[in-house]
Amino acid sequence: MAEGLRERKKRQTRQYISDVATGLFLERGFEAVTVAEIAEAANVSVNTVYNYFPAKEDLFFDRSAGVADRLARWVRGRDAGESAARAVLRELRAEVEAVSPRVGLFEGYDRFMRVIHEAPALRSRLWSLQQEIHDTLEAALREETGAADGDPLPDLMAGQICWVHQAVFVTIGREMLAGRKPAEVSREALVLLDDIEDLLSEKVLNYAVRGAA
Amino acid sequence: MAEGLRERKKRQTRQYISDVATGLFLERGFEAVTVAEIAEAANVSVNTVYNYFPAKEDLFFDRSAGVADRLARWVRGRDAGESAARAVLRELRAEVEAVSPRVGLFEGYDRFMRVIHEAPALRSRLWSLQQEIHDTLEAALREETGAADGDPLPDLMAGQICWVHQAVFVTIGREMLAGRKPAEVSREALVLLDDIEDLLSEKVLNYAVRGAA
DNA sequence: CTAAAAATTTGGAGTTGTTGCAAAATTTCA
DNA sequence: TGAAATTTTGCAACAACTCCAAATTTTTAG
Repeated sequence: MAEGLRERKKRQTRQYISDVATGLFLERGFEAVTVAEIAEAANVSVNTVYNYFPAKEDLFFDRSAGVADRLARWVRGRDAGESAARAVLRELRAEVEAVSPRVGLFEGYDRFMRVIHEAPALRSRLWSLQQEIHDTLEAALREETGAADGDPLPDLMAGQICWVHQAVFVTIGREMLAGRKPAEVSREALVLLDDIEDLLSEKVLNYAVRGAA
Repeated sequence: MAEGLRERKKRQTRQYISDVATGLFLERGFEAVTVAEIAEAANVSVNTVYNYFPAKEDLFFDRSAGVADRLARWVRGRDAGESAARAVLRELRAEVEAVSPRVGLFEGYDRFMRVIHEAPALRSRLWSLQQEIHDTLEAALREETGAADGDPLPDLMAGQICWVHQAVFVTIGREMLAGRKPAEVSREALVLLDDIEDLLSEKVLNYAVRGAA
């Protein structure tokens, strides 16, 4: 029990630093806030900040843990008789229809978007995240389909499915940044999802169907 | 006439600095070479380097000018009765079949790939380049099809076509990095191109067909 | 409860990319 | 040749990030 105390304190400091940082970023932009300022505002030394976060960007994206394997999880959890792509489309539609903050549909998301938009370092991180999403999805598809080692299909299919995901996210981000209301953007995204599904070939829509009856 | 002299000299210095830099990068890696070293090796001050190149990464990617609008150019130059996607597929096949250095099919490309692979800053630049390619292609598609302002299709189609391009490039890069011979990789890429075309829907393959008879 | 042990925080010095500015060197032009 | 424009350079500075050893705090053992 005595051990849990230090752990808890560490998590608290970490969280606090991250909160203070995001607050400052939202207020003044990513590049305009210096790590030294963050440290000072959090009553901590600069070195302590770097103890918890390997880089400045990690202070901003701390909340987005568990996003990297979202697509892979959705695919692994697809229904019987459902393909990988259709599972992702279904889950995406559910999130969008529910106006879920998990897909950026909440009042104030535009402030986050603005910070990202203006900071190349943060955009770079998002691309890196996309890469991770792709790789975990490809691995999942390989496992689920038992594809041979040299088979290029899991890679290509992961590419197509990630494209779906990305197209929705980019559109939501763009519209929210433009000041639209979450409910509006939700409706628009649902139409977009139909357009997107329309552009996918049967081969993609029927890949990795979970065998069952 | 007298004016051309200074211009020429500037281009020479610029080229020389870039050459020296890429040489060092290929030899020892991007991060291991410092800008100060490059300047010294090129008999120039650090400030002069920054006079010509806005950032260290630009020293490496100086050769890749004109890549950003390649897809847009291919689409604009498509044949009568040919769609945007098919034009890109045709041009890609031609480059791959010709074992063209423009698509990375040359002895020694693995050395470039290794440098990029090990330097996050350079990979980040490539993503940024992809974004540019996408945006110029989208603009071209909008112009060519005369799509309405709110039409999401040019964006989506650009996404699909860029995906084709990217999938080919990534595969070539991966295989070259693994030490394969250009001729081998060329053959493999042609098969991949067939796989890719197979995954595109008719809607994509028939978008932006150039009107003619 | 206290002292040693383990982990965390901190200060300080240093490296690198990058920018700004004014002086110096070079090129162009009258 | 000399003035004007331009390029190059040196210098100072800032910010992200790393390394290291000292100081502080927390845990644990006696």
